[in-house]
Amino acid sequence: MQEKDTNTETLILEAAKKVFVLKGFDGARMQEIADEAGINKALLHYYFRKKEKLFEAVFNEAFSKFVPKIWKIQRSDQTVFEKIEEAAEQYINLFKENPHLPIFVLHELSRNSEYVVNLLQTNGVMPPLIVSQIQKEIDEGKIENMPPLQILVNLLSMCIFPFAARPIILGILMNNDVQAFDTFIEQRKKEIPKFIIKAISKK
Amino acid sequence: MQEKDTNTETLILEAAKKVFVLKGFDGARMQEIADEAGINKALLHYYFRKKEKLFEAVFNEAFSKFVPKIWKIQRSDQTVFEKIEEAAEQYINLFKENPHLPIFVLHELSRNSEYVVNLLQTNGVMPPLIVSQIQKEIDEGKIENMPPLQILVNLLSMCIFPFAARPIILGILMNNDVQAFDTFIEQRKKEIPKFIIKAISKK
DNA sequence: GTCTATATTGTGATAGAC
DNA sequence: GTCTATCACAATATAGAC
Repeated sequence: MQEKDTNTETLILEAAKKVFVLKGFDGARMQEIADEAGINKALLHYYFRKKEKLFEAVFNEAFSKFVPKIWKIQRSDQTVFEKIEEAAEQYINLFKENPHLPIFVLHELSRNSEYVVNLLQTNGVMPPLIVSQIQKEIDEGKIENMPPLQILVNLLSMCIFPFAARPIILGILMNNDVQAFDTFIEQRKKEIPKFIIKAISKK
Repeated sequence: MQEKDTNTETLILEAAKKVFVLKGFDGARMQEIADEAGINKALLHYYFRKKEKLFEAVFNEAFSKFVPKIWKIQRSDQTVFEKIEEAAEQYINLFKENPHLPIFVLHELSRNSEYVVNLLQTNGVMPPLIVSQIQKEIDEGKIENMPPLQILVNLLSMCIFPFAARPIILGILMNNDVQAFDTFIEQRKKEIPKFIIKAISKK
């Protein structure tokens, strides 16, 4: 109930985020955003000149919440195994709070791939250090010899995909039992690291 | 160059598929589909009454190409290990030919989740037999004891996600080197089964 | 800053000639 | 079946009062 929380610009951004993330840019309606914010369309254009501008504000925030958090993995004095455990936990927690974020970001990026390059630079996203750390531990004989990038993408895949595919998994595998899905996701916090670590450990 | 290949309805469906898959339902324009097919908008409405009808035709085909193929894994006299190897190869080949299919299907499903249920029934998709087969091999002591569903979702994640996340992977990890991405994907045909089999094998 | 009313454009859909 | 022309409405955007 602070002033900052109820000023109009914040209200609009919150409403826009909700609608854009759910419907995508093309599916979102300015009217719906206005309704969601409890104001009228004209005000949207007063604060943000165009739909594109409003979208960019939302997307940039979503993107900078999504991608960099995924890239910047914790303290660098941890081993690869420890980082994998912590990453899985962190990512799944993030997506539990924002279950529609993955499909939103992925869809909008596929709609405008070149846009990515700008955003990456703006948000200072760079190739993750974990790749070279994995390579180092391979060289030291601590990890099975396999391409580090494959390992990283496997980790990201297993953490993110289930949220993007939620309707299918829920519909086909779980007879629309939402509780079952939540349990399944919670279980993955431990299962994913266990799975990966077993796969990359030396026999 | 057969008659069937150049009749108008087929032309329209091919054009619509191209546009819908790339832009999504909301982003697709009837005008663009008409242009792509080399005809005019009126003809679209002559063959398919509404945009929705045209979309359904396209989506049903995409969905019935996508999901059931993923569910119906090969000959049932194979072991789980063999099936995993064959599945990874088949899925990745499918997505290499239709790289935008995953994000298209996932996005449209998130836009209209309940629609899934109908399609599943129409296309006769059911919980995959592999789940019970995995459980059986666990009971027989051939596979590490872990939830079969987690294994299945891991397989699907690793095969599908890289295509959905192509812009990010390409932009961040590969400096937009398309060749590198293709090599990476090709590599996964062997790496994914190796990874999974190691993870689920008894020590 | 916020509203109502309105302009402007985009887009799905139809009418009707050929 | 295929086209041109046009309608009808939805959606973004702006004007102008308060």
